[in-house]
Amino acid sequence: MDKNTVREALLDHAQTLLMTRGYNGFSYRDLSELVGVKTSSIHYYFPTKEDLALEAVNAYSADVMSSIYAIDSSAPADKKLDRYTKLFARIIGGGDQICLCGMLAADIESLPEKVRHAVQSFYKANENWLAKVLAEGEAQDTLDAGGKPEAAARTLYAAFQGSLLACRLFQTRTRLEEVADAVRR
Amino acid sequence: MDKNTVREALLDHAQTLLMTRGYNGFSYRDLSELVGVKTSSIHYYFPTKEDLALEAVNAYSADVMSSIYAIDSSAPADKKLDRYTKLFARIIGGGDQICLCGMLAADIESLPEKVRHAVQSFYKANENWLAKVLAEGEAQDTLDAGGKPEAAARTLYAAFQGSLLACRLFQTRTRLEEVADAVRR
DNA sequence: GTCTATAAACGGATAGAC
DNA sequence: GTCTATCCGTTTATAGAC
Repeated sequence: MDKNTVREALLDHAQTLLMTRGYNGFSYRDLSELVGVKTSSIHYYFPTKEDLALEAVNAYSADVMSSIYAIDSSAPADKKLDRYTKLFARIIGGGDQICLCGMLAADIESLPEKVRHAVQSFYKANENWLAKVLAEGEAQDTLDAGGKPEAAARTLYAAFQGSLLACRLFQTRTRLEEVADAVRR
Repeated sequence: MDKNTVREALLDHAQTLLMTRGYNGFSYRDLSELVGVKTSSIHYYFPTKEDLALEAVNAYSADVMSSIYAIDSSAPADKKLDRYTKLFARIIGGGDQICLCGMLAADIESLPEKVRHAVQSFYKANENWLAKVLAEGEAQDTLDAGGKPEAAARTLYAAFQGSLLACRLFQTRTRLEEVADAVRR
């Protein structure tokens, strides 16, 4: 089989496992059974589990951020927030997943500095994007940041991450929409 | 040594380990070294790791909820929220901890139904308390729930939980205060 | 590249002496 | 109650054949 296909399958399933069970909650064996290769083959592509985690978070980050940047920049701010909320809803998947970076933020004490920095970058990128949308929404009188857009964006992003945890815990999706409603004017 | 002292020391350090590393991120060996007993002694008090997790979350929940219910009920709503925020700040400890129930919400796919229910109860209790404070704050014109207090309370609590994750990730405490500021009028 | 085989440490858990 | 000793499956990781 093509080298890149196996590598991408590993990276893809690793992301799912991280989003479902967390860094300490899955093993190379779990991943090997999902992909259909032996654990030694995983080590060929990703020498250590930390390497795998770092590449997984980078792939996830690139994927999610490209979806966010694909949101029509000429749309009204409240519509952009709608689209953003739908992206978050997709993360939940079958109902057993949370954001990979939210999960790694919980597991951060088990992870090397490189992964922490990658997760921090993802947080910053989301918060910066939200800050712009909030500022725009205030100008258009459709969103209510209620203070400095940067601080409001950090709180809003925390609420999105926290709501993913709660959505999975209570097996519902409504809590995610309530977050977006909270800043709607 | 007195039986209850060892049992309580185990329960206490188990809570710290859960808040720092998560359910899959610590072992009986880690706990035994912290408390100064052998792992077999831990099994004497807590036959399985799931038993330990369940008792730890119940002890944590009773402890935190008693602190919340100790908040002066005759104080103005915005002062109650201040006190509540300070309780959350204490959870961070030395800077490497998050809420035990927020952590177990992340680890929920590794845990039995009993633990899920205990975590759900903790969430509900916090959300109910916050809903009352928000309703009161709206009447006193000091807080801005911006809609139904119940929905606003769920979003606010998600923001608190999410902000703990972010506070630890970025090694700061300011993000927690920003959450309370977001609902202040 | 992928496999088999294996190392070496760690995981939760138990039996039985004291 | 706490210990030593041990079981046995799992974990990450490596060596080397194909």
